[in-house]
Amino acid sequence: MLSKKTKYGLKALTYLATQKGKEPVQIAEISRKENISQKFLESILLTLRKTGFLGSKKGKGGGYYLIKEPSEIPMTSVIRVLEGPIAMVPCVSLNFYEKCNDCPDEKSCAVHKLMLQVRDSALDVYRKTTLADLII
Amino acid sequence: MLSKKTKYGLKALTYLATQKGKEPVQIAEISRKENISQKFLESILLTLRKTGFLGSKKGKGGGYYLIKEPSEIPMTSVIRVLEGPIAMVPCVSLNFYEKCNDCPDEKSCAVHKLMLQVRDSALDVYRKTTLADLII
DNA sequence: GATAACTCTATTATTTCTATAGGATTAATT
DNA sequence: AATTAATCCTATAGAAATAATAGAGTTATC
Repeated sequence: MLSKKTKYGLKALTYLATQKGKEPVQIAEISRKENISQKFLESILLTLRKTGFLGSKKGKGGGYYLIKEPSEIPMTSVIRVLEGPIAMVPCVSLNFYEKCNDCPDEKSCAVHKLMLQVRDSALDVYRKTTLADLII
Repeated sequence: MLSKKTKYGLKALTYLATQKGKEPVQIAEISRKENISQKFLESILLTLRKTGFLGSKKGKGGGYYLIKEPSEIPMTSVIRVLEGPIAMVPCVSLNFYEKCNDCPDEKSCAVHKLMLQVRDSALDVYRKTTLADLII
């Protein structure tokens, strides 16, 4: 299941991408328009700023804005920051690899074999999709 | 993330699929060979029996066995029984559809659009893979 | 009748996710 | 300088899902 964090983060990013200028947009506005708890959204936007997707301006008239062009923001990086690994098991993860402690040999593991294919298929989608592609 | 239930279930199914005959295999044996807590495995195998994947024989010399040929067991049905929906959000699920309450219109939802593609790509993999393909 | 196996329900433990609280900091406006 | 409007940050509570355990019950074989 996709976490609410990722879902809300994607919605917020898309909302910012639809804004014409680079004027800061307030959390309250995004929260209202996208039906997201403001406090929760606050922490998500903070994460997105710290990981280089968003810029922010403090004080009156402040808010958040996209740093890059939507077409320069691939889903692979958004998902990895918000959701974590794209793979469904750590032993097939490219960026979050971990060995299974219950499995003596990955090469002969059925779960490994299946999940490798599932990861690759998801990766295909995320790699070819940017934030620009999500705007409708 | 794939739940341990699904992971263990897949391993158990694969183990049974590698057994030559249709002789019942005891929980204890699968548990030992695949490093799975026996009690936890017990409940998983019970689920797989109730959903028509396994047969069981009680009493001495009893155990679990596959009812169908491994090549007749598609991953779509295994995953749906053990893990639940293949989709990452209910609003793009074929078998477990639910409307999002925070989203007024699916057609204009970025998350919906992206997750539809991810679901389809995973579905491709699961549909073309049977238990027989997991045996190495 | 003894033993070995599955069956079933209930419960606990653990983890993760979601959301909230509350104050600190910053910047624009008056 | 004071006020106001906004982000920043840490901590933590609450809820839900997952994982695992316990223990008694049932069935079949020998």
